[in-house]
Amino acid sequence: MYQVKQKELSETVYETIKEMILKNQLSSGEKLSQEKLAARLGVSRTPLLAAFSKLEKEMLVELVPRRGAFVKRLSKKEFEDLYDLRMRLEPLGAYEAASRRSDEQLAELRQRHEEFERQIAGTLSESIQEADYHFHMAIMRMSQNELLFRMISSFNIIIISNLEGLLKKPARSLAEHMLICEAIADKRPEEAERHMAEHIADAKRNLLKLEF
Amino acid sequence: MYQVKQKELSETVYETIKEMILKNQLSSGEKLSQEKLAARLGVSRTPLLAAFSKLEKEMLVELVPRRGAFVKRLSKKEFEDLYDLRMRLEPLGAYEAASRRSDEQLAELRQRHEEFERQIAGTLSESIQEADYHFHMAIMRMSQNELLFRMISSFNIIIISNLEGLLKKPARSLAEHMLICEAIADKRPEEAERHMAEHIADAKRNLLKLEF
DNA sequence: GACATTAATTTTGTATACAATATTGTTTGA
DNA sequence: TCAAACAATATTGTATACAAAATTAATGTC
Repeated sequence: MYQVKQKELSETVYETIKEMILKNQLSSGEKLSQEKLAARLGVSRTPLLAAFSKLEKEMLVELVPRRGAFVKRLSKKEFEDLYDLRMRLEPLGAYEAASRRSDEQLAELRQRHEEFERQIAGTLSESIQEADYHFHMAIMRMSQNELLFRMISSFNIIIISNLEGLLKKPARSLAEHMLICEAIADKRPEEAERHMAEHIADAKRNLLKLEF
Repeated sequence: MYQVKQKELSETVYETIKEMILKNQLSSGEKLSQEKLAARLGVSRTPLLAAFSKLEKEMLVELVPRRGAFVKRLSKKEFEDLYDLRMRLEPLGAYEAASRRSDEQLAELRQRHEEFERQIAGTLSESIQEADYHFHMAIMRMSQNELLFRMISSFNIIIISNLEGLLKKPARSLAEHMLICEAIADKRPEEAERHMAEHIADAKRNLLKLEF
């Protein structure tokens, strides 16, 4: 029997604040007053505490004792460092995905790939980014390395990477995704790893051209 | 003026529980009753909540809604996955350390190295592991990739890696540390990266021989 | 005696209360 | 006018209270 686990209020609060930060509805450095936020979300201050604690671990807020919680956003250097991490972590994920994937997982990945293709036909950057997110996360899940998956989820690595908008032409991304996809389909780990590494390295090169 | 930040109770509680788990004073799967733990530590249940929340992010406890908090320990597969991650993350750290290190940081690393050498003269496995931890963390700090450092700290990657005891003869570790150290001293990133990768790959090979 | 059902107890999740600390505003003196 | 000192206000951190849910114990039925 499958038990649908009942969600705690604090979990909902956490997700809400996270979304507010990631969708730029809260500006960088802004103070998150417990009382005001609690009132705004219609909850007491208690569930906020757990939420703040989680968000601090994710580097989305900074908790200063006796001062409060503040919205944190990455500097350019931190962005570059983030990409250096991606360049190590995601190729591992791709490698393991190609080694350990099931057929069902491959089917899902192909669906994600097609969804990405559909989205780039449109021009809504946000939808494209979301499709890209799902494509990458599907591979990380396929790797069956739970730790890797949690690390990437927990630090919002892919979401934050995309926060500065599209770094390359979607058509190019699509072509690169295709290479990764096929290497995973054919169970060729080294190839999958290499294509993923190149995919991200290319994005980082474009990031460096950007100024912010 | 430097402001000494006053530590919160919840922070102390978090550290205490973490230590209890990592030092095997709490067995795997054991339930962490809020009331009992609170009484034992002489605090209310409130600071426990924040602590639990942090520990869950670190994968040291599992939080099941409406059921409670449970001590989590890694399975053998998770250990192997952890090593796969180390094999990606620490070489990056070593690479960046060799690129960006300051002279002060190098001096510190050499001290850590000597401390390790002193400890392996003795036989206290715990002290050796601690010295090893400090050596590796010094390199990660040297990399000046804050994200990388926080990731490795946050998931207790090195501490947990060492939890199963020494995986190789300390003298061998020392020799490998020396190679890494010198590559960083000479600012040869590729070499530092390669030596670190081999250092960890070797440990993983020994892990695979182990049964647990 | 084993199982299902219900009642009692325990434990969690959230709200609220209160003391300690930080922030803001006001007054006073140079 | 400006800065320092103090008072007033607001905010945080922790403890406690209470309702909802889960666990355990007790009871009854087959």
